[in-house]
Amino acid sequence: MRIVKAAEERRNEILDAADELFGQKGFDGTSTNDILLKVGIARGTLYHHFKSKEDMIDALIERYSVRLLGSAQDIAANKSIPVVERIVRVVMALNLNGRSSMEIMEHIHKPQNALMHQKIQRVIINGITPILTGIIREGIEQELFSTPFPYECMEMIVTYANTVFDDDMVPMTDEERTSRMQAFVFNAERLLGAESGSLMHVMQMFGSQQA
Amino acid sequence: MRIVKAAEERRNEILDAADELFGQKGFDGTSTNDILLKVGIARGTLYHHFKSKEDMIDALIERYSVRLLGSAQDIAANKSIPVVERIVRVVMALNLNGRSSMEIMEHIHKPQNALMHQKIQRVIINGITPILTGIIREGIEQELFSTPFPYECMEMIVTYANTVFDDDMVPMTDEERTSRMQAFVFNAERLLGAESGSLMHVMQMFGSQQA
DNA sequence: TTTTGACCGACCGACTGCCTGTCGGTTTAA
DNA sequence: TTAAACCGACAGGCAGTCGGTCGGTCAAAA
Repeated sequence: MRIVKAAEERRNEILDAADELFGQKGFDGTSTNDILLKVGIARGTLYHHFKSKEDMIDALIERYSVRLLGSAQDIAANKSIPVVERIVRVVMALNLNGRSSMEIMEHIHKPQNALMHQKIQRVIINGITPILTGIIREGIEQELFSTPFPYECMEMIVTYANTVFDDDMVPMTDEERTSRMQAFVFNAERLLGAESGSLMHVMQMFGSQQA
Repeated sequence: MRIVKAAEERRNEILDAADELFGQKGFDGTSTNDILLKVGIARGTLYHHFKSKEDMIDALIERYSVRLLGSAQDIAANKSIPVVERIVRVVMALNLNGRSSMEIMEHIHKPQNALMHQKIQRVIINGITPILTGIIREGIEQELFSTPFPYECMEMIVTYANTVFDDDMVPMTDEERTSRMQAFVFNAERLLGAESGSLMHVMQMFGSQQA
């Protein structure tokens, strides 16, 4: 008995299954067979909807980034929230976004997922930096910050945080992590030309989020 | 006619072949068959010397890192060179090191090489940062720099430079690249607490190296 | 209004070719 | 003689292909 569905519905079913399986077993560790069995379709159907396995990964990342950047953008646009607090909220939105993105992130750091990880990193660096830079510019107008290079400045901060705190790039004990947080806030203040201690709220965010 | 060689010699032959092929066709794009044909050995021989394909990548990276960090370390230890110039030289040593590492780097940014790339990134960040931090500490003693967090500071600089300038993480035109260099130097000065303009030499290095 | 049939795209699954890793056996040098 | 370097057939699994099937839709005919 053949079940016919609208292309987009089927596509999403496949992406949902792939999402879960990639998270559990990694990209390389998940075979197209695993996916089509989970969805309950035939090989040909899968390749009717996706050009290749990598095409699926790209579609998946597109879904993530829309959710991720969308919610970040919403918060960034809310000018009623003070600048520093808004930055904190934007960053938080990245890490505990949709229901599943927590789980995704937990598994994305496995070595098998290097390709996927790289692609997500690209989305984050190039997607979040402009959003945060907008807020920074407000902060500059309010004389909270002072830098001739707000974009490059944020790019550096985002890149570093994303590499060192979110990846397994640098192996750290809990203590090392804490001291790195302190250094990070200190360095961010210097980069942004902010008054010393004015970003300490950020510290609390990282602390609570980690639990 | 069977040719028997010392294990280490054979191992290096295999690594040399893998090195070249990975560079040309990427890690995933290179089959073990390609490698053993190039070396002129049988499948069993290859797996006699290496546990798996990933084992080969790890051995390859080990070779790189010994060369890379070794030469960097040598330069860093040479206290007769002024601090700022020594930093420049260490960084240069990374990019135009052995004969082949130029070629390696050219090909390492292909999407197929994500895993290898990630592993190299890890080696660089965790290997170069302590070396450069040593020099920075000298600079602090000489009151060229001033920061309570020299290690984390350099980690940030190294991570950013390696991600944005060496990867294809951020697509850039030549002009964007130049402006990012200026911003980078400016930001590095702020992070290190250096006098404004004191790191401008670094700029020249990046400029000449790019040609 | 109802029926017919052409059409399109969702769907199927056997098949191809390639790939990694294994294993029992063979050769060589010490 | 013995250890280790070497061999190549083989197993199992994988991504992607392809010719063909089936079901929903829509317009024209009854």
